[in-house]
Amino acid sequence: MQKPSARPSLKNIAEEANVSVSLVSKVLNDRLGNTGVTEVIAEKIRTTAKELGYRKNLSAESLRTGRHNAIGVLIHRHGESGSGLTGNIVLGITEAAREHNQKLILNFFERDDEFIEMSETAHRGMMDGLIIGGALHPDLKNHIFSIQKQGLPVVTIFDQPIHPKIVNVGMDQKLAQEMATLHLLDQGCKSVGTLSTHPERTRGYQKAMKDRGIPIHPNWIQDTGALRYTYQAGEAAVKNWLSSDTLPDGIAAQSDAHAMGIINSLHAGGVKVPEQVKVTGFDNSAFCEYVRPTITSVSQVHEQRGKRTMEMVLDLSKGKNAVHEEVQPELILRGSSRSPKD
Amino acid sequence: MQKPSARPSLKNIAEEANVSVSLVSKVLNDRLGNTGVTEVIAEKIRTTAKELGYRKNLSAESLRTGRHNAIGVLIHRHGESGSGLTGNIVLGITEAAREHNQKLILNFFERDDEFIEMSETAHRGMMDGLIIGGALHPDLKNHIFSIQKQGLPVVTIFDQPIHPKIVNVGMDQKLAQEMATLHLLDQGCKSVGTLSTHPERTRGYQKAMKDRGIPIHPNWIQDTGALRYTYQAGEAAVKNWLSSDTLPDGIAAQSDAHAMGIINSLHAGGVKVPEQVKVTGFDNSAFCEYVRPTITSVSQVHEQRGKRTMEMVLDLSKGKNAVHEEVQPELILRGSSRSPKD
DNA sequence: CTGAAAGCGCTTACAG
DNA sequence: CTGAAAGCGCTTACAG
Repeated sequence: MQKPSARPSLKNIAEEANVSVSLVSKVLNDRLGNTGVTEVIAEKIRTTAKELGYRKNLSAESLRTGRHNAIGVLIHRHGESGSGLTGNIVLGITEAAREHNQKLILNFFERDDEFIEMSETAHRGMMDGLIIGGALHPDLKNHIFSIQKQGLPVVTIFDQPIHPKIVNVGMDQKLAQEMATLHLLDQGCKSVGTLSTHPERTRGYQKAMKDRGIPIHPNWIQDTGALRYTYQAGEAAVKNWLSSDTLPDGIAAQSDAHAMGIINSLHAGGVKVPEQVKVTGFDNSAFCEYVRPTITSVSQVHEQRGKRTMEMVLDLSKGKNAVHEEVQPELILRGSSRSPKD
Repeated sequence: MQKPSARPSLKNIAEEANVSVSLVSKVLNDRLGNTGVTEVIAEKIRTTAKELGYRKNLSAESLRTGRHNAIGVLIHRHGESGSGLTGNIVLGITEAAREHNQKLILNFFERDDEFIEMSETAHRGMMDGLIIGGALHPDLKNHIFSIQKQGLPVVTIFDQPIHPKIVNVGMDQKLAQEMATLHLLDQGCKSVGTLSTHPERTRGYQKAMKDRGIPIHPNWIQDTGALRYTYQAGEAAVKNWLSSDTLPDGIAAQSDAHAMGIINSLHAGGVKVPEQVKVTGFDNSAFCEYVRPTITSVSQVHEQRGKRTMEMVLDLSKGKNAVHEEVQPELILRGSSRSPKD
């Protein structure tokens, strides 16, 4: 169907505007060096380009410049349970990719060996840079480092940089949990508990409590053990709290599933949320918005992180510099932590 | 960092193997026409290619062949509320893209005008085909059709084809709801209700009931009105059922938020799920797996649809044929519809 | 059965 | 200030 000839090239513009191909290229790319062009001619070139509906052939540009205008994205999804990490990171990456005219080579993996296999062939010449994120298993560090050593710019999206020389867009987990805890205290809670699963988050909780001068009753911190971030961990914690008569009046959970397990268990036990106990979740999952009460939750701003990561890997691929960054978590306020004054 | 010279080209292989560049190209691409090559030589070429770590320069191939090895993806996310549509479709598309060595040009949109703007420039020469999915607004049909008319292969992911000539990978919504309803009846329910939001789904419910010879009490179908697919629609329906004393013993909801609103409201009213009332959701959202009871739900098999769509658009871009397809929904069985016998 | 040559559309030294 | 020419790496008629 599509006639190849339908697409105008630099040559067509050059003929139409009575100039050379070189000049058209320079004008259209704003690459005139320290000399200038007659504004009249430049304008004429731009106009005819527009008239002809010119769009640069990216393959030709790639071939000539050695750039591919494509960025690889490697996300290890292992253990992701609907936190929306994948979707939201991709959203941000996509936005930046569109702005910068980049194609994407997306790859999601569940198993370490798939990840390793991909990471070893990924750099072989069809992308200008690589974004790596998701679950981080210790084994993967070496692989990631070796890719970068072979000359492909790499930016990671982990909580912490895995290596000083591999640029990372991180998120301060401790600060995130601190924010949630402080919010509960601000809402009038006198005794705040947490479900201990993520060490940094637990530290953030402890810091907030300490800063406000509230001694932590040992029962307030419920270790989730093997239940980790699950709904059942929330149920178990509530059960322990109720049976030991040490139920806090605020709970800064470490996942949204925690929060949901907590809320449902409390309701089942006749305790009202947020009236008697206020709860915050973690991850700002989609369902936080449509359960009742809606769940206040920490957003890891994955979309924003994805966007920054893409921008940084593009900088690196152009020889510019990029340094570690950290994005600020956001607390999304909803019903589960509402106080009468709100 | 990366030395361009580090990457071997056909020329390098040709020199190494003492043959011409043309021959290397033909052998490596299995394009020998009806003539053959000495197997010895072919083998030698393949071996040296491997030794040198040769990988084809895709930009050069693109420039020469006119193919871009890139597929555009345009997803209209309007109204998506965590059904996981975006994420799962992307997962499937990604998988197929990897298998077929395609780059992706991803675009997500929330507003019609963004969608239209993109769809009008999308086809201008950096992709070989376009996948369009997500929310379908009537205005968009013309735009989609005009893209295809301009010569870019298009495959859509909507419930129904929007035009006989635009290949679609559909999903039978009626069948999906029929499956859920039949399942509830099979689990021993005598009176099944639904929340009417999606006309086809409601028809599927009606068909199942009719086929089993169960007359539908008018109250069993609760119109959700403006509440649509929300949690609150589920709450409202339960309220109506309880107050009118017509609560069915099975509810085939039309969204997972419905199901969650229903389950929480029933529990609040002292009705046990699944012991007294069994419930199914729709969309197989991530949270179905980690609330208690877990929620039986219809999967729209988005991942599979995404994969098929990519395969079909690639076929079209190669001049092959492709026809409308429909994928089969799957019912994912979980706790909310469990019967004692399970 | 194998090879020489043209050309896809672009950018970039280089020359004038 | 502007242009002619080379060349990125590949594929494909065409010739032998």
